[in-house]
Amino acid sequence: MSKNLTSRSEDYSKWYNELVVKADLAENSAVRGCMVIKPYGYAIWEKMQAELDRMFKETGHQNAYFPLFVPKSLFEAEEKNAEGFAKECAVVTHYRLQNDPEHSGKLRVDPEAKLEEELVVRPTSEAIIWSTYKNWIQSYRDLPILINQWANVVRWEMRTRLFLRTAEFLWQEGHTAHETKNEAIAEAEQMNNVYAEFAENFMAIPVIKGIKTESERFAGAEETYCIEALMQDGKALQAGTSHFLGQNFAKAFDVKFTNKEGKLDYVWATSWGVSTRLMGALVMTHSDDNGLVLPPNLAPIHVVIVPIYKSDEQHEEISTLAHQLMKDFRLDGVACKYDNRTTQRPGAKFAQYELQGIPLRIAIGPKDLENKTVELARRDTLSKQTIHLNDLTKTVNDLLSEIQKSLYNKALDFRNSHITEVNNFEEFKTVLENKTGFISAHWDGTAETEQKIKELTKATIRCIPIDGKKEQGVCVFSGNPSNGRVLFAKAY
RNA sequence: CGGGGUGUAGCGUAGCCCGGUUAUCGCGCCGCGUUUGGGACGCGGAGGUCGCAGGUUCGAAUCCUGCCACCCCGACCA
Repeated sequence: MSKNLTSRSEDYSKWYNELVVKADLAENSAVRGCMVIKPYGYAIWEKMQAELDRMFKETGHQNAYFPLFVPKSLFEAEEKNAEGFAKECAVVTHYRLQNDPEHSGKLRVDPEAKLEEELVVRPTSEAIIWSTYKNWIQSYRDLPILINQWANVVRWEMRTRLFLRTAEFLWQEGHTAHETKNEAIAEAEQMNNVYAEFAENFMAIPVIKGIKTESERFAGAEETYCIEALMQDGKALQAGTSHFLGQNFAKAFDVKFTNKEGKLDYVWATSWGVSTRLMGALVMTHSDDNGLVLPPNLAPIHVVIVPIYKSDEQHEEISTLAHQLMKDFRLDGVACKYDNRTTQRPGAKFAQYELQGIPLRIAIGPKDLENKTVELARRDTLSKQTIHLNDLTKTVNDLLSEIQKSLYNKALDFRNSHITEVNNFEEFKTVLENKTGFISAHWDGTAETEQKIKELTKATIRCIPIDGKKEQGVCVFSGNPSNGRVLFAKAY
């Protein structure tokens, strides 16, 4: 992939234009930090939703929906959470517009329609959900509550970045309530594993499972689990998080239950989420200079058929064959499209589907009709082969699995070759600047050291890997003792 | 909010420093025809408050002032 893809937003556009456009709905509109997701982009999001939803349900969760607006008094209840998000909240203060007496044809906010209490547009839903759970929970028999919500949230970021940090984004947020600490921790870990499995098996993005340091932790959490991915430009991207919230929210919202011993206790909580940011991860992990490359598991269309003809008779004959092939593919669950437009020539169609990242392309021309073959092209390797019609459906099925695996392995090789162990700070800086990627280094466990390294290098601790080996050493910065390596990187 | 940069057709741009016909070019768009195994070609055509508002001038895309928007870098963040 071209480095440009991730270095300058102008260069994103070539790829992203197929998926989204930046919102420019009105002059002077703060909606600029948002994105319009186009149908093709949304189709990919829907595939992701469907798979995640299936995984959530398999782990016992149900979907529900909670309000967009959070009364300020509720929002401020959990102090750390409120503090963490306070700087980026959109706030509703009025509920009515009226004709502007001074500018005919214009509207103004009706000063009489001021809300008694401001409403915060949710940047995350812990507050509103926990104030609801309070009424749902009295006994250990009411637990656990395992709920997920598909929603939009708003975070008024100082600077937005298409996909990775938009003012409004779509996500899912799970919010669970448990009887015991261990059960809640197990839930948080389980969901982090679900995310990892989804990223790797479905999106073909290898991730490192880890926990966040205290300073990178979610506001209001006791522990934040995460999956970290590496983009092709060597920068890390947090792809999903799962939080063990302890009893912080239960205490803030007074959610108590009678336990099996008949004693009152606060419930234990988790929350976890992934967002449309994952689509950014997808683009930045697999795309090349010809455009998107979609893993088959995520592609809205697996195979596109492009006819090549000189006469109407040929065109008709190819169309008949194409329709037959589509029937065959559909029986195998292969999503296909026949591009029968007469307004575009084949070359233009080839380029378009490469830009869209459709995994396989079939071209059928007069020579193929004669030989009972088709030309089959792979998006990921850009290689082409001629296949006899008899072997086609099998070859397509095999190739789709092969492409899924191959994309993952390619990303995995890249990621693994960009984890560098370093043992002194000079090496740390050199690797960070030249080789980029993750740096595996000893850290003394203090926030001060973490902060200093961040100031000096812009690298942050992405996570303490869960399966990292215990190893005695000395901190790469302070020289103080350390009992394990952590992963540093520059991150989005 | 600080530091830098940019605003000219749907997109990308030339022109600006040094004011002067009808604002340049490419892509895209529309029509007709020929084409179709990797982004077709020919001919014809449509499309512009030169970011906005003021000022200087006989004359402003060009000079001056103010404002607005966007982009990049930083703080903040999924």
